[in-house]
Amino acid sequence: MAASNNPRKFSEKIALHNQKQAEETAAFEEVMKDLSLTRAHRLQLQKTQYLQLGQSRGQYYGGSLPNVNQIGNSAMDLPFQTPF
Amino acid sequence: MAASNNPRKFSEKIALHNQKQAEETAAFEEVMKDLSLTRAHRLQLQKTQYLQLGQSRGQYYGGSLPNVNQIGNSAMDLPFQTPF
Amino acid sequence: TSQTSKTDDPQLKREIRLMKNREAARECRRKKKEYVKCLENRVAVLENQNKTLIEELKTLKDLYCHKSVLGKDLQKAAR
Amino acid sequence: TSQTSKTDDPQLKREIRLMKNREAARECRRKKKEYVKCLENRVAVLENQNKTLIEELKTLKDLYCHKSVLGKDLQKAAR
DNA sequence: GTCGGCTGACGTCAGCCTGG
DNA sequence: CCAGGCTGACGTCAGCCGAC
Repeated sequence: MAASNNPRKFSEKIALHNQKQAEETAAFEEVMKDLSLTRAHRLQLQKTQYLQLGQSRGQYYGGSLPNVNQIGNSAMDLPFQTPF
Repeated sequence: MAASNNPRKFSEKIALHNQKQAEETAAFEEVMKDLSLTRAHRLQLQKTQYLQLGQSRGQYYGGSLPNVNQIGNSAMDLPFQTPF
Repeated sequence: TSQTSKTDDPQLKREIRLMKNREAARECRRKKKEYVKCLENRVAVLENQNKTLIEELKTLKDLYCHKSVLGKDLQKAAR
Repeated sequence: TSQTSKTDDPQLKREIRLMKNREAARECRRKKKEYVKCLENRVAVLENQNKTLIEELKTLKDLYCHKSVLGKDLQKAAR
């Protein structure tokens, strides 16, 4: 009965819960780390975009100016709009 | 002592846990509902894009063909690439 | 005179007190058992929600990182 | 002759058994208390993780829905 | 099969806390 | 203040289950 999902001894119950908690905490921190990297990368690219904005204005030469309201909106070029 | 965060009576502990669980379940289902709507909307727009692909080909008349590899990729026009 | 109107008998008072504490102890053990089951059930619920939220976060992250998510979307829309 | 080599005395055997069960009961109550505390701590941890995951999901969903997230990003990057 | 380790449930004592 | 309600901790009995 040692490998049962609901052991009888309290020691085994504690061990099972500690094991599950360790696994879940690992998965949680993994996802949070990835999200942190995504955020950092997004921020860096936003800054890059912002700093290169003065130089990239050449592509609008002879045309209309870019919509300044969309600057700073990180999802302005998404293929479809889903404003839920 | 009724409004304490760690009551002495078991009844109050059970009531507190049931209350917290109800609130957290409500917030959880709220987020999941929103994600379901986002998914559905995304799917609908993907299908619409796919069905209108034959008609919209006219905009490429006399030019190069659209990149077929990007069809079905729902995030193909994101402003920045973060392939983590 | 000896007034036995209520419970002036010390032995009777003790028996009554023991009896009440006996029943109280039974109810207390019952409530404690129910509380532990409540905790275990709450852990299970939070566990499932945690798993679901992590999976959903992975999906959204992968979606944002240009990974095709059409398969999962169609799979989830099929049911 | 009366052989009292080990524990043939019934009273002594009983006392020994009661003594062992006494200590076992103490240890059992200790472990049970530790188990309940383990459950409560696990509930608290899962609670915080779920809250964080839900907040993160809301942020990603709002980001995907064209809502400006620059403020939160800068706020989170500042600390 | 029996025997010993753990645990469920009981009754009792001691102590905390609140209502009266 | 203190009588009473709940609970923590104890020792005991009964029962389960694995090891011998």
